[in-house]
Amino acid sequence: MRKSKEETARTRERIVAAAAEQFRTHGIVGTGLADLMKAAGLTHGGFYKHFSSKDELVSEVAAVAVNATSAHIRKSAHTRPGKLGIAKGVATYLSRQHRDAPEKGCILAAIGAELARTDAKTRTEVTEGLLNLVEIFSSQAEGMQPDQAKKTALVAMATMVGAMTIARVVEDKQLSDTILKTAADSVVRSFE
Amino acid sequence: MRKSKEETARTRERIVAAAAEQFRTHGIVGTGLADLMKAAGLTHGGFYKHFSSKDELVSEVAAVAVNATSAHIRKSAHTRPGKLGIAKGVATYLSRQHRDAPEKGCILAAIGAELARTDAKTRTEVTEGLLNLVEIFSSQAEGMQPDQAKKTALVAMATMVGAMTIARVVEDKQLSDTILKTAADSVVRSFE
DNA sequence: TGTACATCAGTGAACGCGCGTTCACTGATGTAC
DNA sequence: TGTACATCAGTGAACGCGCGTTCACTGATGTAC
Repeated sequence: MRKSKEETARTRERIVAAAAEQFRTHGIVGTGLADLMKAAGLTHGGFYKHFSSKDELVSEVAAVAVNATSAHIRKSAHTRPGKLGIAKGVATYLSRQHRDAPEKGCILAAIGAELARTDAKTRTEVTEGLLNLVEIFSSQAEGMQPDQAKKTALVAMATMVGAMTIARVVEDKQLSDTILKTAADSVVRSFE
Repeated sequence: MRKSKEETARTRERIVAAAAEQFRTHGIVGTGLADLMKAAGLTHGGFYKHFSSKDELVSEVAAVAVNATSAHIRKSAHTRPGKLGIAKGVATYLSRQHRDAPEKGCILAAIGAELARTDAKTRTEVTEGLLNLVEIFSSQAEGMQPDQAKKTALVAMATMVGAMTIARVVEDKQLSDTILKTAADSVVRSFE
């Protein structure tokens, strides 16, 4: 049952997309290849026609997922100019929707600690995606020295990733909401 | 080979201590009970004489580890009064030593995302430990309204957890150092 | 353009392995008289 | 206080199961003439 080149490429993308969701939902170690392939509409044996190992898939998923988040936040921030855009981007990231749908969200908040245990290639790709996000924020920080804008954006990333991680761990829903809101206010104010 | 009550209690503590290190190093799912028991100097079969399941151990480890970090940061912060103490606590948390020794460090930074997938009991314990840390900082924030101090401390926690997570993922050592330093400066300044 | 053959995406069984958990057994500790 | 028996911490083999990976096979697609 050989498939056409186009269909093969689409299948590969489907596997990556399914993996991106599964990894963010259950973690990398917590996701089995059989379940993952089933989610992509295939049987597990076919996996190795697309990837040489699970690690190779992890690397590709990290790159794709981090870029998807960058694009999503960039799109959100670009709907408004300058600091209003930053506020929009921050609100999008620190929203309850993001908290309650980790499978579609930021990979650093979803499996950051696990990424720290992956190979250099994967971590380099995540680093690039992170710097991309820093660039989005710092470029819209009008009236700030470039160096100061970059530092502020870097801290903003840390606060956002940490706030999202904590908001998902905290059992008390109200406290979780408060963490998101307080962090968002603080991050937006840091650019003023 | 029955053991005395005292020795049994000490063995249990040894298992929890070994698990706390292993979980923070390899993640919860990434840690096998056999390896864990070997690290505690026992064979795997004896595990169930101390815990009814791996989940029960996870719950106990979370409580113990989060309190250990609270105690460590509190000790560090209490060596100096008020805001100087906050600066010391922040520096201790955001140090390279902490980054390079996750097995002894903050459980939120080490396995935060995995904790978000654990049962309510475990997450409640982590929440309490987090509020404990918030209390340490906000109580030393002299000259701040209590409400404002608490908010600032909450954001400080988010920034510290996020900065540590990111610093461990980032491949570039220099960038990693910069993230820690920039975040520390920002957190300390937020209390002024 | 049509035909013959090579390629290879996908299937599903099988591989060895480590997982969490159970169990029969051992022998030192704890308890009852 | 000393003795007999019950308890139970720890051992190591075994359980079923799912893991990542391999492989023989199928049949549609791609390629060469």
